[in-house]
Amino acid sequence: MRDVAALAGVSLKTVSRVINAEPGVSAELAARVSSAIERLEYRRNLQASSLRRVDGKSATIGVILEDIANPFSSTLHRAIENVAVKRGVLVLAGSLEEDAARERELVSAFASRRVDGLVIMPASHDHSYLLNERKAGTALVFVDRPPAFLDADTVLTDNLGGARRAIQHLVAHGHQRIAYLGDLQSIETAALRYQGYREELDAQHLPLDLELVRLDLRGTEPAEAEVTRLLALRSAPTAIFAAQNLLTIGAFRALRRLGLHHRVALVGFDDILLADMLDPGITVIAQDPAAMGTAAAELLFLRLDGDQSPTAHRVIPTRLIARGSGEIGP
Amino acid sequence: MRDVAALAGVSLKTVSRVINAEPGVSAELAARVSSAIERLEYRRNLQASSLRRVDGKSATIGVILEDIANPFSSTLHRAIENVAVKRGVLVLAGSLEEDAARERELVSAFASRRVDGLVIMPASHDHSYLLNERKAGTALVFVDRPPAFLDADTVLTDNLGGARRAIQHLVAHGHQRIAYLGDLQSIETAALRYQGYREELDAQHLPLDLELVRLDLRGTEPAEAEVTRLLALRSAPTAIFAAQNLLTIGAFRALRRLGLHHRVALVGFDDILLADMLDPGITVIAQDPAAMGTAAAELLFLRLDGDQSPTAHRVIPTRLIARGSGEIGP
DNA sequence: CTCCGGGATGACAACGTTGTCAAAGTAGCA
DNA sequence: TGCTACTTTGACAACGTTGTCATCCCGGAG
Repeated sequence: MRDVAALAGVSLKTVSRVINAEPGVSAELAARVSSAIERLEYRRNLQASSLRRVDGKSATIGVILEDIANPFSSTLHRAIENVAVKRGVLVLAGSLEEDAARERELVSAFASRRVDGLVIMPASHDHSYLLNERKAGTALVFVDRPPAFLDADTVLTDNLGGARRAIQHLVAHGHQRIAYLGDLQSIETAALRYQGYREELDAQHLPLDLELVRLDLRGTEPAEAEVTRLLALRSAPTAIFAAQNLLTIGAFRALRRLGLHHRVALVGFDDILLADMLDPGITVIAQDPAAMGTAAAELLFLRLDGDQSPTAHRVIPTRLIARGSGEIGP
Repeated sequence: MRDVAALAGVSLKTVSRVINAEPGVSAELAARVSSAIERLEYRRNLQASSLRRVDGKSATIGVILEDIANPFSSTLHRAIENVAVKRGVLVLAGSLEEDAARERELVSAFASRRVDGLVIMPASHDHSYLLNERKAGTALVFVDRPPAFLDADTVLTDNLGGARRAIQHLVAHGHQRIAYLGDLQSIETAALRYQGYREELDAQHLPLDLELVRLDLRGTEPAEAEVTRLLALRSAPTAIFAAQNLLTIGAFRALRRLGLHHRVALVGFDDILLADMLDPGITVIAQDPAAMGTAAAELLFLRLDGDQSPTAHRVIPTRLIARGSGEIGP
């Protein structure tokens, strides 16, 4: 910047004014400064800039996701980026892999870099530690899972309603013995889906048979093994509700291996790429990660723009996509 | 930091020394400072820190990808993050969607934030503008596609070899009329795969029939339409090589719709999730985006550690995964 | 002609941190 | 005891930028 000022024959402050498009600079000087900037390929140092600025904004936000490589997280990430781009804001991202300690590390690392806001898909179960960040002016939005011991803007999928919808659908096709496959109960979303399963069974006056319930499954292989076991039962289920992505794939693998994929119904929670090309196509309760990301980013920027209203809690609806596997009768 | 110094009853510099683990601080003072830091929940301002530091490192790198939501890009992103985490480095990411102007904008935005290094999957065809960044000390690594008019570290897939391997495989299964589906020829990787197709046909003493070649296809739908047309030809192909992810899916859809999925062979470039569960399973030339990301990050950090050796050009091999669709005879 | 108001411009301090260097204190040795 | 060598500590400037305020200049009014 010194060089630019020297080349244009003006003071540092005038260059600063031109860069920030402040009023009160004559057209002639502004032009001279601009051409000097171009000549020297000068690029302002945003770090120094935000250090001195009153608002201290860094035009950067942080996003903490379960795993930036999984389709759900990365679609959400992309939607946030799309909103941020329009404001010239850049996005820092990190994966936490269901690790509460890593969550705190990432928050700390982001805070050191003075991000303006954070979008968090939390793994921990106590977010009171974030109070300081908020006091320091960092905007906070939670996605996919709610915060604990902290009141903050939140964007969630309608897990309970989606799960109920799945069971309704299966019951409507005549099923009475519906198995449930669930992820770790410690994950809020998993617990809610299980709750939806039980509530809807109850609403349909069907008994809850714990023999058909398999919780705390991680990944395709345990799911595949459990489904194999379920179908060997004397009173085997006629339908399966897999409450997570990978569990759906595991269940499908098991059905295929046993040659039962046209006999036993399957509905999954969360959509799967290419699910329509399988035989049968997999019926799912689709989430809308893009809508979640967009909503989260919009809430965040509202706060950054000074919105002081009470915390918002958005629920993004799910959508049932019938492709065949869920429409098999008992 | 002032508050910490006051509470511990020491000077600013001593606090700085403790934070940076510089030697020459008595154990007693260090303990007092540490406890003050804890008490006040102090967090150093990395922006101010890197402003003053001699090396000016921000412990942040930038990653510019085609689309952070697509599986290839996001797997690569994640691999880079994994390497960065170990060094306490955070990752900024942006998508460019095949837009050369956006590429320059992103580079500029990253440069303003003084990232230490950049990993770029380029869309533009002239990277001489990056010379200034390099002169300013920013490390550069290109992934998936090589730079133009600039010499820099590069990590590429063996596109040519992979394409040749696909054709070899089909020829070995008796095919002589092999169609080619390709993405935009302006994309370096697409051009190389097409070159591989032609080279291997030549090596196998098979004629290049341009009627069987469809270039510049974007996405599943054009691919599906073109395959439908190809199979209606009087001398229709007995096998198809789809040189990109979405084109493979489009081709598969067409084959399924025409009921030819067990008659016409298909090999795709780049793996597809759930490809093994389809009927038939899709044979692919798999890339290894995780290995590419890891290699790119390692090269980047080598440069940041001061490595001055000549630019490195890594080629990540592909792997043929036979699942059925590529093993159908003519 | 003098005075006032307002716009353009620049000098200087400040943001939060680290590099430099000097001062103070301690131990060892003649 | 007096000197050196070393360790510990702190005062101060500097990083690149922007906020504050003073100065300068010009035109218009009295």
